[in-house]
Amino acid sequence: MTDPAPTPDPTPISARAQVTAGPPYLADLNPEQRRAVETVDGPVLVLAGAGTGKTRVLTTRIAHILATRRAFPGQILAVTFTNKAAREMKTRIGDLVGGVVEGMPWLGTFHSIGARILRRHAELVDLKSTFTVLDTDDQIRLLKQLIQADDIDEKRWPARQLAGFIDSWKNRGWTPDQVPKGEAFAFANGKGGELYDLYQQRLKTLNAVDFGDLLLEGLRLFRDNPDVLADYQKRFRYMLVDEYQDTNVAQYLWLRLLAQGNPNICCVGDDDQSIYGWRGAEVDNILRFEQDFPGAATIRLERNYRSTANILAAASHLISHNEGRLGKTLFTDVGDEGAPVTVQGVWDSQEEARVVGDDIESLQTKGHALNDMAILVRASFQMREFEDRFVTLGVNYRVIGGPRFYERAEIRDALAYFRVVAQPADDLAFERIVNTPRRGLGDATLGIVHAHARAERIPLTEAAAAIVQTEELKPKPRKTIADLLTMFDRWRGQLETLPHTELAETILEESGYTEMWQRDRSPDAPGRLENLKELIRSMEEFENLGGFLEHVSLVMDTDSDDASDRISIMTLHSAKGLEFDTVFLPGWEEGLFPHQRALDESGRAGLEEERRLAYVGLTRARKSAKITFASNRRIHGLWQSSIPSRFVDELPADHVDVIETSGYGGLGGYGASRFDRIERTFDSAYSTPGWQRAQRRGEPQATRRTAPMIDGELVASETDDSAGYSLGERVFHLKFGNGVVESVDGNKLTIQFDKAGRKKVLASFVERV
DNA sequence: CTCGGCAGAATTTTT
DNA sequence: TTCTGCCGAG
Repeated sequence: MTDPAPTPDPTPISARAQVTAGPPYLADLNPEQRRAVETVDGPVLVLAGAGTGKTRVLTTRIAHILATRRAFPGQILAVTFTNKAAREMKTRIGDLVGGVVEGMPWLGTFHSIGARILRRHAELVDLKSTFTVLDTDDQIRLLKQLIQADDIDEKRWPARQLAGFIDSWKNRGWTPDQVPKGEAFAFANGKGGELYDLYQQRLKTLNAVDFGDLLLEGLRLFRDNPDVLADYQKRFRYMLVDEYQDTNVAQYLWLRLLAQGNPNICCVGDDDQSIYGWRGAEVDNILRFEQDFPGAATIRLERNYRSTANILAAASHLISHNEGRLGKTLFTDVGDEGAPVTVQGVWDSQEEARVVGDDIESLQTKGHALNDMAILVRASFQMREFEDRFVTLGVNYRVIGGPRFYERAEIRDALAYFRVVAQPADDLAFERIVNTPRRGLGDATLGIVHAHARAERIPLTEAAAAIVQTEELKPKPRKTIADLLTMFDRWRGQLETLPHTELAETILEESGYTEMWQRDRSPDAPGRLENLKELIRSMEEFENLGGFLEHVSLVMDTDSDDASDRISIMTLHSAKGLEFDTVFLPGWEEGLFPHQRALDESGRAGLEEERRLAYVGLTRARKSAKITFASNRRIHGLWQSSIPSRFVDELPADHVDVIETSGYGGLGGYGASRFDRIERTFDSAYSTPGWQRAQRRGEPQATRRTAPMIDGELVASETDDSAGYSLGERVFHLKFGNGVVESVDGNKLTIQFDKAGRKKVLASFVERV
């Protein structure tokens, strides 16, 4: 970047020193961070490794733009992926600038900013500005209707799958007419494309959009209305994008259109932390940045402020097994290299939970807070075992992720009532509550209303209103519907007169919804009533019902401000962006992590994404990371034996400790007793394609592998593990019983068990009969 | 219209 | 194994 021609500086030397030192908010930045903040003009890509102060750079950069008066708050576009990230940025900018940032109206998630723009120009994309944002559930229900109407076998072609296709098309920026033939054919023998088109039409009549539309329709808006686009291009003098590696094609196109106005776009991301490929994220966006934005400056942030040297070394070495990276190497100056990453093999998932539980208790007695620890699992089914164990031990825990507040049935019902009041054309909401609580309005009655609505192309509420004027319905349902409509009319009339929280309460009371749960004798009914109260309480911070509904559809996260000391349990995906002193990483087994499905469906790309997930997991740890793997795990109710994850092999031996577990009765297992690392003699032979192929095929002549290896070195070696077993030999396994050895591959045996079928097990877990 | 039984699936998740 | 969603009977 070239500086403007220097002008003579009249400031006295003494003061100039301060000028070079810069404003106070720049003072604590390291040189790279500072460059990332100060390179404000032109495209900039900041490759920010885990724990290198990414958010800090982003927020300071905004503060810098404001402080140097390059732009007003309203001229900066700053997009994030999650509401949490947006919120954090807001508060941190506030801290930097001092006081509240009055209006950074364009700091938010892609979706909320997309919605904001769409509402302003709704009529240009055939919508009214009151449009509803449908969530996945509504989306699927709508698609189901379309599939049924088209006489397609729902069993073979589930709505859920179509929703997936449509989502991915939207992620790629395709409107119905842009979907390639081959793609459209993937669903229901070619019906996919039509259904997408039909779906979009239905959305328009419902005055609704789905999440994908918030961007795709925005894209269409910009393309079809150059004046509107030009307006925003002019408005946004500086653009900042967080987590750029997670952007999909639609988001990329959207950004690129806006950036055509001026090139002051700064994208921050880390290709090594791209873990959302399965939902449309394109790592390519970040890899291609320099081509996309000519003259881009690339700045690497590699100085890590979070983790110990051991943890960084383990993570870096692991991720170096990926190809096609932009390449970063994290380092730290902190002298103390900390404890090595530990790897421990256990018998089964229960023992895994036990071992982790014991660790936690001993850390606790040493004064560590539970809040500083987390368990990061690959799949949520793994959580249960830990929860069970913690309940028995009396360890407080919290599960992060999982079913969210706004996804609960009672909340969705209540919201559906509000939606019908605020937006009469919202058929999906109407259908949801028309017979909740039970009013005796079933398919028969609804069918008639539906038919009329379809024939006249009007919303259900309108159709219902017309029908009650006729003799078409039997007296009873006719009166019920009439009464319901009267109630809705009354509530709509109160929109202006009653405060929205009171109106909400009134609606739930008068509709009989609250009563329905009061009468319910099931154990969770009181909790549901409590949730409804909470819902009303949370409405208070909004100005009106519309504002609240927008919040609910776009800001589906509820931050529980729970201050108590608890260990967190969550998936690796939801751990991104967080950090803990101690991180437990259970379930590092082939098939689970890397997940078999990722390998089957996405091959090498899938494996690399899994590896990045492992990298994300490790880099969450500040002081200590503890990996475990189990030899047996129950999946879908069946016991499966498993072998350690290849990621264990990919850790650098020098920074890892293998922990021995005593006590599976003489069955030498992983980590049992043998700590000695055998001198590496085969060196990189284990990572060659040939070896890997051999491993896959189980070729017997492949280098015999007798114990888990870390980075090609044998650890915990039970050198004799497989030595004695030969084909056809009868063996006994604690969990699977008796069986016959079918093949031998290093320490892995394939055994045909008499009862349990064919399994791959470790030689150390079987005995000769 | 409602309830019970059975088949089939069961990563990752934000908005 | 456990949950969900669909279909048939009452």
